[in-house]
Amino acid sequence: MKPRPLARAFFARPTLVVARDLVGCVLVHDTDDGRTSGKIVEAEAYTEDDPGCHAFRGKTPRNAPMFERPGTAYVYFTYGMHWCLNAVTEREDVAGAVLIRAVEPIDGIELMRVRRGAIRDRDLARGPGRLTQALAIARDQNRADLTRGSLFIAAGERVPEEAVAATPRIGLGNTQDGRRWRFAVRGNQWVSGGKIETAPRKRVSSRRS
DNA sequence: CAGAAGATCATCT
DNA sequence: GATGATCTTCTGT
Repeated sequence: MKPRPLARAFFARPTLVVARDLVGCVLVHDTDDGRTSGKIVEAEAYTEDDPGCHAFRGKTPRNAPMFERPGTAYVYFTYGMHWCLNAVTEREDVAGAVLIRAVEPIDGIELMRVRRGAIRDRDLARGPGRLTQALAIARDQNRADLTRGSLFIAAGERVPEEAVAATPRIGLGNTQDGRRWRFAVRGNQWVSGGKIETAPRKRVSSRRS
């Protein structure tokens, strides 16, 4: 079936909700070389009250796309060699975005292999820097409209709550302490190797011998 | 204008 | 688990 782009209203919601709902959706990029696509299996929310958010200290030339209309792509360069893709959320003039952290390859796996070189298939798009290379997403896609055009996000099957591993920050509920929220498909082999923070195991007995 | 840090990844021990 | 690659962006002077 033909992937159908999400409506702008999907992105015009609270960042945490969008991040949760993006898991299971399909990221598609059409280029002259063909189509590559993958199911989003991991996403991370960045809100303006989060010190780890690029827009925490206001608008700059780099993070300006985060303030634009929801559904905009925010693509930035990091560590001297990697591109990362975000989907802008909230409403215009309110910074918010969801980092796409990993996708499970669907279309164009051969093309991904060419772009990624000699590596295990499992690593084709497992990680924010890897998936942009696999789908050929870079500077040119900054500010792309993800609701239409050659780079878009399509609806997918909703991933059940039990399969989604949220990132319960230690203490619960907000991002004030600098932690981000990550949503991933629990047990999925295509999620990134990045650490997924989990709440500390409840200590039944604090006694140690 | 210098310096540091970075929403990472591949490779090595 | 540790480290180097590589360069943009932001901050402070």
